[in-house]
Amino acid sequence: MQIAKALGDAHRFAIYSQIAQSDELFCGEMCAKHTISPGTLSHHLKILTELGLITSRKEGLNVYYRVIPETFAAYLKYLTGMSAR
Amino acid sequence: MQIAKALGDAHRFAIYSQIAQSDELFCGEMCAKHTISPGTLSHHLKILTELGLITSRKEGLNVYYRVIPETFAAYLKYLTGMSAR
DNA sequence: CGAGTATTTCGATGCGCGTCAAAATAGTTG
DNA sequence: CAACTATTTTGACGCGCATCGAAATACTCG
Repeated sequence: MQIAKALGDAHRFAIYSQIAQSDELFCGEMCAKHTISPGTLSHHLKILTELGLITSRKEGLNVYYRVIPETFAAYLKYLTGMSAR
Repeated sequence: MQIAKALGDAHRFAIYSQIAQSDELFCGEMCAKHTISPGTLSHHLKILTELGLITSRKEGLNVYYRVIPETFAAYLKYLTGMSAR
C-alpha cells in the first residue's frame, strides 16, 4: 500500500494531519508550522495529492488544500480488514 | 508515530500482515515468502518487536512470532481520531 | 562434544528519498 | 509591462536505512 509509505514520513504525516484538522488551508499556513522549505512542502503535497489523499483548489495567489476523507477511510478499512484474521 | 514509519516499509508491512493472518509462524516460513535474506528478515522483526507490534516465543530451534492486536488497535484508533474533524 | 539447522548480530555497501537553494511559473496589482 | 507574492519545479547533495554476506549465537540430536 502506497499510502502506508506516504504517511510513514513524519513530515507528511504531520502535514496530512494538519490539513485534516482544519477544513482547508494553503501552503503559507503549513510552511509556518513546519520547519521545512516551501519546495519540500510542495513536494510532500504533490505526493499526497497523487495518492488521492488530498486535493487542491487555486484561488488568487494561494492554493488551498483539503483532505479527501474517502481515501483515508478506505485505507483505514483496509487496515482493519488486515488485522481481522 | 513510530508505527506509521515502521509499516511504511513494504517488506515490514507484508511481514506484519503475514503474521496477522496466520496465528503464529516462525522465521523460516516468512523467509520462504519474501525475497529477503534471513538477516534482513530478523532486522525487520526486531523493529516490529520494539514497537510492540509483535511478540515472539522460542520453541526448539524455531522462534515463533505472533501479533499483539492491542498495539495495532490503538494505532487504528489514533488514525481514526485524527481524521475526525 | 561435534555436526547440523535456525536465528541473530556485525560490518560494509548502495541507493532511495527528503532536503535545500535557486530558478521558473502563476497570479495580483498599479 | 513592471514589481511583488505564492507556489512549483529543477538539480544537486547528503544521510538514513534496507540490504547482504558472513560470522556468531542458540538449540537439537547422536
